[in-house]
Amino acid sequence: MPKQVVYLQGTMQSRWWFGGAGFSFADDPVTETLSQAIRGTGEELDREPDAGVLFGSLHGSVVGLRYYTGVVNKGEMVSLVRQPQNPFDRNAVMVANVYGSQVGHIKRELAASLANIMDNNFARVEGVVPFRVNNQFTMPVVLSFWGREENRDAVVRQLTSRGFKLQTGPTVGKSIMRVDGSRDPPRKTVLLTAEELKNAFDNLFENLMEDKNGEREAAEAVCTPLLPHQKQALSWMCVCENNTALPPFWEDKGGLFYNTLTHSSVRERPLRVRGGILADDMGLGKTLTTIALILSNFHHGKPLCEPEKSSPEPKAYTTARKTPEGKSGDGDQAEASGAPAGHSPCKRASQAVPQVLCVDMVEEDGDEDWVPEQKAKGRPQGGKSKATPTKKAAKTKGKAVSTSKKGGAVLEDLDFAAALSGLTQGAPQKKRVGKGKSVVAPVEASSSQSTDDPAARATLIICPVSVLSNWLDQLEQHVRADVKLNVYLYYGSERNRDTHFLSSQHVVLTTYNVLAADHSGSASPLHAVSWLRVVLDEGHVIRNPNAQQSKAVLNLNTQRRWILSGTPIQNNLRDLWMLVAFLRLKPFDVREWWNRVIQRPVTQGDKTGLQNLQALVKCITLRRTKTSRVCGRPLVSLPERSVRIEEVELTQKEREEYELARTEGRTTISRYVAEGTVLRNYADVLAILVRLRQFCCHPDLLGKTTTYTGVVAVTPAELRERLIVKLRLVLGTGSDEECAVCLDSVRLPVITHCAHVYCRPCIAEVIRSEQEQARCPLCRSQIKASELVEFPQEEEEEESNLLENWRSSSKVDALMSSLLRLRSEDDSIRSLVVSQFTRFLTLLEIPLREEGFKFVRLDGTMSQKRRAQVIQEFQSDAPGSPLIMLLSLKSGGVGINLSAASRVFLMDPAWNPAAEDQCVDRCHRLGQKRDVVITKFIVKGSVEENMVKIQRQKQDLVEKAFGTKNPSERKTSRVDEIRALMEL
DNA sequence: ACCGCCGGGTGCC
DNA sequence: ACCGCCGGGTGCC
Repeated sequence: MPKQVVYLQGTMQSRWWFGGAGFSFADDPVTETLSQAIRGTGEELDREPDAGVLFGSLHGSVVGLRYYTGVVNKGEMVSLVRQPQNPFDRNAVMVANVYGSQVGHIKRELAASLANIMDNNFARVEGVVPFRVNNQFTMPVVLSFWGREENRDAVVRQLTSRGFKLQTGPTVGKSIMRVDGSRDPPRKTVLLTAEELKNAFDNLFENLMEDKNGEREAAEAVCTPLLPHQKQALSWMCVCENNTALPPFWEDKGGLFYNTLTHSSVRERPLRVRGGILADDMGLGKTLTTIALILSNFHHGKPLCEPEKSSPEPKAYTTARKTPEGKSGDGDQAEASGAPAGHSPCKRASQAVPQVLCVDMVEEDGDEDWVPEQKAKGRPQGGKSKATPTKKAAKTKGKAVSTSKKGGAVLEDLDFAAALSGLTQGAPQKKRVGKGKSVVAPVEASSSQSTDDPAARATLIICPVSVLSNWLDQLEQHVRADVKLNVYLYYGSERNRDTHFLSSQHVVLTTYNVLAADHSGSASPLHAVSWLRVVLDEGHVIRNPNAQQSKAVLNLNTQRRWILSGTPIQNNLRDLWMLVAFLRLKPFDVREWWNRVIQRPVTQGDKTGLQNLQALVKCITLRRTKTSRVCGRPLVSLPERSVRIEEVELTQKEREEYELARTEGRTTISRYVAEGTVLRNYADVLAILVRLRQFCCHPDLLGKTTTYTGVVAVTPAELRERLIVKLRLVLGTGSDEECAVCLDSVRLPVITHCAHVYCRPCIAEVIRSEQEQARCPLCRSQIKASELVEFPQEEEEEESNLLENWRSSSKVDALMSSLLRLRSEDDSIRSLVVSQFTRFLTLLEIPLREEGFKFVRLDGTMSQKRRAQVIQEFQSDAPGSPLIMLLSLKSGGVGINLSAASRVFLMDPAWNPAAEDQCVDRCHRLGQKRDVVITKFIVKGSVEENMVKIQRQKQDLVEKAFGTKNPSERKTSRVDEIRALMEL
């Protein structure tokens, strides 16, 4: 009978589309965006797949084992998958092992109950096989039920109605029956406090710098000398690529490989893809290190494209270009260590039309112009696996390949060797399994390990558009001119889609967008190439598993995989899953195992879970920060950086207006406090706070429509008006509001009547699929398509009105006098002027122009192309280039380099100090020659002062959106913060 | 004999 | 499955 393989991931994901941050490390007390704030109120936790409570567990049985090949060890986790289409029973619940192979079904009567629970999403049901019974037909399974407290009753009722009794107790399901029927002593789960958890998580990526494998020099082809920490990284990366150590939590049990967390076994060595996460802080040279890796660690640790000293004769290149100096090559051969004509042509061609850096179409004797040694060696594959060039590195998920050599002897010493079903040869399973009880391993024959394709030689680098040019520049800058490195920029409509051509490159550079676009069509060229290595630059951008680009990246065919990212986790432990999946770290590339083994335990404060997470991260990640030290010395020495706070006094008139707004806000909020409805009216509260913060910057920032008071809206028109005001507040701060459905920045924003902001297409899809029952993903209020409010086409006159009736403010004056003083002292110093309010930046343009400052502006609304232009203009040292950049706090994301600036003016305090740091880091980085001075403007006696106070307290006060803290406590402290802010 | 009992056939959902 | 269940054969002890 053909085995039915059901891939688990898809089924699970559909239930998990909720955004939200179950394990949010967002950092601010009164979070700076609406949806974050409301997400943080605790309600969302229960809808999280990784949160929820354990209702209890139940012993059941798995039947029909003999029809399937999936095998299970004692103690192994299994997954339960609904099969509504099953022709024999629409309630069918299939049981699969860690590898996705079907083991059997849940017995009919129990399945009826489970189907009801699962289909209604009352609980997630997880299975563990506690022990094995010596028979071919059934095995026991302990089912545990996890869900929201409010669904507990429904689950218990459903089970009871069919005569099943849910057992509860702290260690239910944790103690595991031995084969002989005795029980392991129940393992006590050690819970961590929220604080311990927070610290542990903060440090997750820290201290991942111990000298993992010494240092390694780059190949000669790299002309930039590596700094010590870069040599260390290179060494570590080479080791990751070359060694065949088991992934974490796997043990070699004499020929079988056993996973200590899921208790599953495979016969074939589970190799993780060679690679990992290089998570160094920005500015430490991840790009250079990666270039060094590409050139230094080709097949068998040999360098790629050495300067061709040994190459006997120059070849004729079909598209040889002129060298930058204009020589055609013939002349400088001798001196340039025998570099043949055209060996440096690609350099520099990049600047103008970065279409093709260096096209080398020479296909004959391909290997030869790579590493000569390659040929002599033949094609051994590290001795571990046979090279089967014809066999693609296809994953045959869950396919049971029977290779029962030397099984018995080995198995004797495994205590889980009780046999269950034979892995008999061939597909059509023999009906009866011999009386002789051919004891076969409870092992899954693993997916056939992809054997290395020796023909794979190209490295594919995928990056955001904004850093494309950076890669081209750096490749040019760091690779010796006499080394002929073929780099192809796979970008633009004219890109060469020929797979042979792509395969024959040394490096192919493309963007996530191009990759995703190709992937969505048929026959994506990039997916047809067998790559040696794929590098994801700013790899955290694939954190959303539903995004097209993420899917496209997962489907690439490659031997080695790298993620470069300064911020591998942004808010949430969930961000890490995609990275782990990309690295194919078995078995966590399947979401269920990640959730069960890592995410849920960690989120719920289980110490063992955290230790496992730490071990896992440690073995795939290298991270150093700018403050890390190697042998007692800092990695890089940057100029000093100092922060000073400049207090701003409001004028008499401003003060009066401010106090008016503040009193009004206080009245409203104190009413909410008294009623205990602060959190229910959170959007209002935030709106009041944002208005006060805006007022501190400039009284006109509020705009005329933001003057409503928190009176309950009566008419639909009023409601609409209020919603638009809120929407404007959310979007107008310039912060990058995240849509809880797609987890990306909001596109085409709409606001629901419950005041949550989503992308229109995202929320429309929710409403379409849930119809009448549609509820807001964030607060579960009823939502209707007709009640979505769009951002009205901005009344342009208001904007121009604002500018025409220009007036200054105390804070604007403070800035301007600083800038003027600075210019008079030293007119070569460049400054960043940073605000969270893009409208404030607009206001600032006026006095800047008046005083004759040349400035540029960078904010979230600009296209990538425009951004790149602006950055280049600002960074340029050409005469007449701008002295000032107006920058919105969160724009541009990480990675942009503004090292031309050495002064930073932070116009308004951010809730999130990390956002400020990140912003400052854009100029305080490698390449910065001057000391960096940061000025924070704080209006005296205002909400801003209180924000700073709370920020400081917050540095060490923890709790917040941590799964461990109980929601009511969290709500209390949140309310306290608001009271502190408003001095109530 | 409209039962009980025996023993063979059979077996997930 | 060394079970349960079904249905045919059988029938005092």
